[in-house]
Amino acid sequence: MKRAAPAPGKASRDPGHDPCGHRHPEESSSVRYEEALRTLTQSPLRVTRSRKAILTLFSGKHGPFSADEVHGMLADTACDLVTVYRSLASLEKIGLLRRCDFGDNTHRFELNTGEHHHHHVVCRVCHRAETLDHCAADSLEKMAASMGYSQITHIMEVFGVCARCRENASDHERH
Amino acid sequence: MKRAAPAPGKASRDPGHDPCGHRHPEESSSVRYEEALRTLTQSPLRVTRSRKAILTLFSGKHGPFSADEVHGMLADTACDLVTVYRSLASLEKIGLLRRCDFGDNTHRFELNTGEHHHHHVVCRVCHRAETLDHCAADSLEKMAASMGYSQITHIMEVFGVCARCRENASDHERH
DNA sequence: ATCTTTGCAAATACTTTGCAGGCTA
DNA sequence: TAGCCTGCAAAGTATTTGCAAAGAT
Repeated sequence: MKRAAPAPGKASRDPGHDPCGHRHPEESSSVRYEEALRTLTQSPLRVTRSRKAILTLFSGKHGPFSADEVHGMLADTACDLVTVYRSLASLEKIGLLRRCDFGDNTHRFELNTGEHHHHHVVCRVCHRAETLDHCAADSLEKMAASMGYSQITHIMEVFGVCARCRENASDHERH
Repeated sequence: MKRAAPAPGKASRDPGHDPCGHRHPEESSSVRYEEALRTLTQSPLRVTRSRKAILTLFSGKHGPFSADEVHGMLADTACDLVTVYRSLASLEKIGLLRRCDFGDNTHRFELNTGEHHHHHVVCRVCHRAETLDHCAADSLEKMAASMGYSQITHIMEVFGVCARCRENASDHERH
């Protein structure tokens, strides 16, 4: 999102808007938070201010967000970037967050609500992500299970060039 | 593969062995290479010594391999690590290599033979990878296409704990 | 009281970039 | 020859680690 990327992600992102266009009804935001908090409480991890802040953020915005983006969206006094990294890692470990990979060497996370397992299409040009409301990995997970694996998870991302960027590109050629 | 990883990866890898256990018949190695070379020749890219060396490597070993691993396996005089990075990127761009993502912020690549599109299960503990001879992303790619995306690709990796590592872990607990 | 978590600073690891010279088409 | 490629050195950027102080149960 910063190296060879033509369109920087963070800068181009409206923080008040879900990056992947996923609809997040206002009324369920707190429900999601309560549920997440319950999971955290029941885990061996401690319920700290930073973790609560991070869970609140993820309950309200769909993501996926990188550590840096999370840190930027939290109140200035919330916590250190290092703590964000550590929190994301530990919250992923207890299954509260799910990691996404947009191929730019940056870990991104979103709330791992059981209700709604999905993936994204990421535009290779503008790096915007949209939700794909479906997951097709069941068969692969079963295959892995039959090979003796346990605690199975997966990541899956689809990449392409979105209509808007394709049009922009052909505009440029017309010059 | 080096950061929070309990088992180092590169060091633990036998370079003479395909990391994901994929069978690579001796006789087709050169066939794969010839085919790749043809693609490279027909591309706008130039046929250079480094690129040939890298394609030879990928034709003989299944991978996936990181830039660093590739560099380590090439003859000492073959080329600079920077060149490996650049070659992997350009060979991916013309579709000769395919990127895999094992979740450790390291790009890995394998030969993108049309014959055999597949994915991997990666053990979260020992980081060994095995092939899953199947791909379930067609439906998602179609969905992305219907949303206006073009030049669609995807990545997909399954993670778990392999039987061996699970046993080792329970051995430790028994202490 | 104990064990976890945090902040800060510093270190790592992977990847990219600039530039001059070498090589391919 | 013209333009792509490469090597080397140096920079970035994301992420991790060490350690002492602060916090959670």
